[in-house]
Amino acid sequence: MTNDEIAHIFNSIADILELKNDNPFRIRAYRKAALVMNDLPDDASRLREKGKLGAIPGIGKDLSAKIEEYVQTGKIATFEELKKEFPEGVLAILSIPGMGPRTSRLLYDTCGIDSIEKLETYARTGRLKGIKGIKDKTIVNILKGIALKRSIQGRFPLGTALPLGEAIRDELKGVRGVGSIELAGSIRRRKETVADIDILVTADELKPLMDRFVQLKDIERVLSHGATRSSAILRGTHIQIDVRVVEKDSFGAALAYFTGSKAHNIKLRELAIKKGFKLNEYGVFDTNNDRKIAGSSEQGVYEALGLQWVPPELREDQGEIELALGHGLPELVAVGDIRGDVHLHTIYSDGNSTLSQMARHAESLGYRYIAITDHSPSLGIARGLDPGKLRSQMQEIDAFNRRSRGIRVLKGMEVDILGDGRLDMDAALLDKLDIVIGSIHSGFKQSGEQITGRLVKAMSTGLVDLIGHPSGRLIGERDAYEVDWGTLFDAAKQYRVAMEINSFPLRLDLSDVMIRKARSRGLKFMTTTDSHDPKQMRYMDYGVSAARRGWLGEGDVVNTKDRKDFVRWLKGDR
DNA sequence: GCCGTTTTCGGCCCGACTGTTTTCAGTCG
Repeated sequence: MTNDEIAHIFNSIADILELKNDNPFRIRAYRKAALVMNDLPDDASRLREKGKLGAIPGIGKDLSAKIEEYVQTGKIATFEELKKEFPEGVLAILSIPGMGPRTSRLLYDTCGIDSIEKLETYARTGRLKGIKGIKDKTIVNILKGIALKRSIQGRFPLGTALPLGEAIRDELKGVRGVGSIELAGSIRRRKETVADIDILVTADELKPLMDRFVQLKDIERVLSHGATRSSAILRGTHIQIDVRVVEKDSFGAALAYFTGSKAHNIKLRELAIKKGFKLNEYGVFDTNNDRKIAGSSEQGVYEALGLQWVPPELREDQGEIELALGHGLPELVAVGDIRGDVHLHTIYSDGNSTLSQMARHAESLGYRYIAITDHSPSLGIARGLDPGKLRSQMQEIDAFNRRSRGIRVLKGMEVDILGDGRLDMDAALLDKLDIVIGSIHSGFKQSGEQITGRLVKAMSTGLVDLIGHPSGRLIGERDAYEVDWGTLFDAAKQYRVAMEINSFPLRLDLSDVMIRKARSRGLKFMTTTDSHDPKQMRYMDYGVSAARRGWLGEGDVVNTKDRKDFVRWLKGDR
């Protein structure tokens, strides 16, 4: 993706400018622009064609020219020049926790340290001693930082971090004097990957809580241990976890503050200043007399600023504050709105439970219907169903429904979209099913044109109701295949095919950003779990979170309909 | 470098923790 490359360059420019001790606001502008680029649903080259580069907030005249330059030439001259000023290794040193621009620059200037390896050697052999401001403790911390960087590479999937955070939160709940306790940060915003876990607490006594936290058996190493804030690294995953204690009457302000995002917070504070207030993690204060106006509840903080309370999933400075000012935020879909899980596997293919086990579990979760959608034959590894097995499964479903007084089971298939765009099952048989999910499971390396062609051809048959995991990505493991999303979404609109929001934590496919893009074209969605086991059905939370991050309401998600209307939709009333 | 319903110039978010200081700078979130 060009956008990622540009974001990376902008961040590198910011790094170099920091080393040069350049104007901090200029540096911030580059950092902000990098964030904006990462969240853009459209490729920069496409935006450039449409002449829309200048319209992106945070990207002004200068930076849009640099983006343009990159799209045309593959390079940004300013960056090429700046790169000459410092060896690449100095930038790598900046990425070590605890190593900022000041120290990195100092060591480069005084000792010529220009790589992490060299830094490590100097630290180990005592050659850093005697440099102004560097004593034994600093040297130990530099070595710790290097080790930490090597152990924690990158971000963690929400599906990994959320359960860990919930477990720690629940352990701390029991500590003497603990009042409110909440997960904050990007976990609360349900971002698909998170860098760390933030926990916010109110407590009558500080010491027992912090002491308990740093002694938890899951803690591998303590990074800091203060009265109101402590940080540690979790065993196994090496994910960082921060615990902060605040006063009861500041809990709401602190929760807002630590939930972020950074861009959302900055906008809130700017709004506060315009109103003659000051906003920090302790509350909203009147600048004239320092009187506290709000702080105990998050709701109160937003109200004091003249805003509607903003659901955490929307807090990315993507227009939510402007809408909250006019109390015009959309009503988001909630997990309780979902009436049926319509992408499930059984022992007929690669699932490990029977259809009645899946149905009974779905019933216990409160669903009104499910769809059994096992694989088609070409997916040999998943023991895909041939026509004969599909027919016998259909009979078993009829039998189940005759017996069942509660939940209804719909007949379906997750049919492979083959390399040439044909569907991997007889059309006549697919036509008898209630729901057909068309998915790509092979030929990931085809060109964007080919993949897009396959998907469009599959939709044009009129047999497919839903495109399964439309991008094919596995978070942190496999990139999305190349797709021309504009063409795909236009075709989906034309053939009235819905997009899946696959809740499997490693997939989350479509992603929040693409959901927003698809929604803007008027597409419909289904949130599903793709469960191969009853236990996996609880993943629906993740898909609904992605839907909320994509600004979807109940009306955008087809499987919020009751059974009759859902089936009516499937039969063509769309 | 961006941005503007008081501004096209002059602003630009705020505090905790650590380590080195002896009143503060650097880093982080």
